[in-house]
Amino acid sequence: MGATKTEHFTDYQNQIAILAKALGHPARVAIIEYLMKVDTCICGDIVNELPLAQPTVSQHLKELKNAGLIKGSIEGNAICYCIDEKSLTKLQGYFANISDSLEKKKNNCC
Amino acid sequence: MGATKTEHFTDYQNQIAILAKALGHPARVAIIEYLMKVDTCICGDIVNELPLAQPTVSQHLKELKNAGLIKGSIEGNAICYCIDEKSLTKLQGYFANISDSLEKKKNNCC
DNA sequence: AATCTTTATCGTAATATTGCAATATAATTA
DNA sequence: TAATTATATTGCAATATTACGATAAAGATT
Repeated sequence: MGATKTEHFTDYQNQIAILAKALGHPARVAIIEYLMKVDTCICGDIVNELPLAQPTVSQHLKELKNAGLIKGSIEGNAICYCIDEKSLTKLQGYFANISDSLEKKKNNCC
Repeated sequence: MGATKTEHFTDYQNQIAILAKALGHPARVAIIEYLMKVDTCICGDIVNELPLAQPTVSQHLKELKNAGLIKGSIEGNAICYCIDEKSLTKLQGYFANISDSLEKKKNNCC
């Protein structure tokens, strides 16, 4: 016990959960917001932007990358990270749908 | 060490992270989707809908409630859970903003 | 080639999450 | 009021996450 029972849920549910989980830490939210702020993706200074040690930031970047929220490409001896549009579009669509449905229902509830 | 360094991030970043984290498990995504599916919030059968034991479901419901994604009101000896619109609207707005910004930038990146 | 810069990985400690059996609580019904 | 029904809490084992120092890897600079 202790591990998530992934196999009992739909692919879609798991995908949303993976994306949401990746954003389930303020440091990772901050990373996404920083990547939004800087137009280009000439990065490398993400570590300086965050109040965390370099290995910790590296680990958070890895998690965002594994979830598909960002992508990184090698740029000399640095690495250039940027947002992966597809995943954020997916989340946007998911919550837009829910909001739409809630509005239609007029929240006839509680 | 081991605990999240919440205090180093903004309130908004923490709020988004808390909401996202709550959705960071497929069971909790499934619960939200079930609450969307059934119009009313006369619940009590959430446990039967999920492939998890009753205490586990109860725990997931508690986490969704703590994050502010659902609310529960006592209805006889059962408890009536339903979606808390405010939090989902917040998430919807957050991702809509990001998507808008990404589109404006035309993703000049990588 | 030696050094610097940048990022990743390893190892490890602290803490959190997941899941469930057993049990408790509280309203309902018989 | 005793049994039933619905949900919560407790306690615990298994696993995952968070954070960071130390170190490795790999391209850039001198």
